[in-house]
Amino acid sequence: MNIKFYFYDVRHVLIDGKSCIELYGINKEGNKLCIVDEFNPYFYAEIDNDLLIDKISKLNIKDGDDEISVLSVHKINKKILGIDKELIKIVCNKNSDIHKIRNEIKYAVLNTYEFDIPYTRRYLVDKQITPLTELSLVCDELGSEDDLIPRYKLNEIEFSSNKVDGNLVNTLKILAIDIETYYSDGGIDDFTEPILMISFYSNNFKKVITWKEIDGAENLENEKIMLERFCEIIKEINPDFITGYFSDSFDFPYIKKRADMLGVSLKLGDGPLEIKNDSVRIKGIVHIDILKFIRRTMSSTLETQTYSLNDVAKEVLGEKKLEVNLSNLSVAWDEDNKSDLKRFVEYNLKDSKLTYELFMKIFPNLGAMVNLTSLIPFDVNKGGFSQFVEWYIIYNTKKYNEIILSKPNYHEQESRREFRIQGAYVAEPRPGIYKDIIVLDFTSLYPSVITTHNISLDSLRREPKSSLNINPENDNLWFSKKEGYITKILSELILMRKKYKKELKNSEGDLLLAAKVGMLKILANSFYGYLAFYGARWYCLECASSTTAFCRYYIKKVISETKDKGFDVIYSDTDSVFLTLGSKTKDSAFDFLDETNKNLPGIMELDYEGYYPQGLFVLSKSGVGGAKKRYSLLKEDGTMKIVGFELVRRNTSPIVKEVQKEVLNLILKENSPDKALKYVKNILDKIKSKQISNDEMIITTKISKPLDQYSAVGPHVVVARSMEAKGNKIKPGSIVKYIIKSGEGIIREKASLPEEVDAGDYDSDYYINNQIIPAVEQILRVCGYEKDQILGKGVQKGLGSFF
DNA sequence: CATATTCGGGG
DNA sequence: GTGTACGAATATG
Repeated sequence: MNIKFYFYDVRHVLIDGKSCIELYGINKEGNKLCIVDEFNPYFYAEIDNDLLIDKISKLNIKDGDDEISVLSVHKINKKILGIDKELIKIVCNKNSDIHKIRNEIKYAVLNTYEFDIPYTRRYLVDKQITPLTELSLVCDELGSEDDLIPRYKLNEIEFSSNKVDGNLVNTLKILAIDIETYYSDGGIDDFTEPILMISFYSNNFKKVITWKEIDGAENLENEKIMLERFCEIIKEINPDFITGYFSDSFDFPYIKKRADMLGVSLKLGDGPLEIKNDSVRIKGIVHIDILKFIRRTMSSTLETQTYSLNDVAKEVLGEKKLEVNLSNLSVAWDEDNKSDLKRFVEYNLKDSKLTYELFMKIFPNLGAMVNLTSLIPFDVNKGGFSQFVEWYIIYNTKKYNEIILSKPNYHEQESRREFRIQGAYVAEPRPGIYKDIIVLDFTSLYPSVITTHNISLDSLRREPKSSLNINPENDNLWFSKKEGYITKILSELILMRKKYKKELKNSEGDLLLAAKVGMLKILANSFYGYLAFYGARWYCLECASSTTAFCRYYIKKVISETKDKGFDVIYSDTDSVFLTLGSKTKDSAFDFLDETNKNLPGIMELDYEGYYPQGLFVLSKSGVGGAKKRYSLLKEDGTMKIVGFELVRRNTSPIVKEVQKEVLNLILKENSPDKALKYVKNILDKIKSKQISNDEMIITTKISKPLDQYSAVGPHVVVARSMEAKGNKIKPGSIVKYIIKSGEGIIREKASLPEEVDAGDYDSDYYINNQIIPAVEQILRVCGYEKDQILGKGVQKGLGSFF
């Protein structure tokens, strides 16, 4: 029979002692299927004696009660970084045989290759198939092991598309979930308090289950029955994807822990929940922790400073969480406050809704990365950029008959870690306010440099001989004319992006194509970092250091040329220069751009980034010279671009969070840094005169290990110990609250329990200098206000009032 | 100065 | 059947 099939998960399974592949996915009608395929694992060896072929093929290794033998051995031609190699291919029964056989022959052969490729990925690379794309399969029906997912045996792949289907997301069943838990002062990290409600959100299914009578929710007898109902609902919906926000580290591990405590057997997909290194996998269902993907892969395209669901949803969807005071949930639960609980039910459902919509929004990006790397969605969600680059390269080895290089072992990685390379050139700005700023930058500087100068492991030469592609800072390093493997792959990638970009112009609404263009850019930009990544298979530190050397050379060249033309260069960072026009016109800048581009080699290109009526560069912390990577620009539309400040983290007092929020609001929304300064000064006065209540001063910190294991005693440890002395139970995950009391000594000596501090008896200086100032200093500095001014000590310079 | 610890996300 | 997070900030020593 013929099946049009879209798979989204691949697994290894042993059938009659042989490794086989399971592909999970849906057919055209959206029904979930499992396709089983036979696929023999293998690896390669290099030998200098043909007699070994016969010897290896007759190998028989005792492995406990088992005997491991080799299925077949034959000669094969491969390339290692462009150089032809005759190897033998050793085919095994089980994937786990590979390393046992390799260990057995390691010393008899010259070298071994591709013994460290995970089985399921090996299959996709060999077959050159990609998840989420259409496959046309010839199959036979197999007796289904259970009624949830019918199984078929694969006979032939008739056709495979190489494009992720954009409409697929409408056929797939996507389910978002979210839990709310009881919260006590013991914290939520040990997952021991009960789960109070669970919400589900899918396009045609919206529900909250709980174990109290609450309007708008399904009421179940107790938590245990609620968890059983949770499994039942998931079985009924039988989703293809389950998504949650931080669900790898919170929702699912929490559900698992409670299920274990209550004796519920948690069966969701086609097997038990697998929790491994901070990720949760479900057989037959793809679990995507959407936070992970957004934080890892999408962060460069987002402005948000925090990755809370609320902030991310606000930016990506323009929608916020329901406003509730979560610390009241447990109270409302205990007191059975129906109206409050109803609100929490709505809150719970809204979280799932936002998660669902975020998933739909980023699915094209996830799909694009799946398409480019051929990694399953689960791995794309988990992986970082070096993984993406590496699997992109690996997927392309087949085309060139290239050997996949081996991963460095632990010791090799350790020794690689010791090296650091010189990075980009960052100029020190002269502090001050500038008018009429033009910013020029190189388009995709790193990828352009790598391809233009043929930077690759196999083109690298280490002797002072050539006049070609010489590292501008070390003439012992140069790159040959013959295109290197890495360069070839990257050039193709850049060409592909250009092609898609063109196509995109004719099909504006193609979200997947747009995502692909975006992901290709990210991927291209990651090649440089990959070359320097200690875990990389195609690692080349000299390639990476030559790349940055070329980059420094080019940007410095632009700086000196613009200076020659009479522009004033005020700042430069990595790939961009900031010029002031002075008496020159914008057109003269464009002329410079044209002239420069005529002379740049290869695909190198300088671009016009933008015009800013005004910009401010501030003094560095040391007070000598300008601060790098910290400035603010006034855009033509009147809004401000502030670069180089970070938000404070949460283990600060409420007053700090409040002040920082208001300062940003005054600067970014009201464009009024001077109001922000006044506001901060006012708060400082209030702290000094003890007008701020103690509650606002409470610092919250989490205990992360048993108290007796602390060698360094911080304020939170001191407080935790005194809490314990009073009979409180302190364990890892416990939340400690304290106030820094006024008085003498180091901080931990002044850390006290909130109830032991009289009103106003907090250390004003500590809160001003260690809490408020660090939180707002960076932001205000970038707007031209120095610390002394905030404290009211210095002269009122008022640079910020220029904006 | 180096070293130890915590944070993020989640309730 | 991969394993690896990580990079910055803050306080103590």
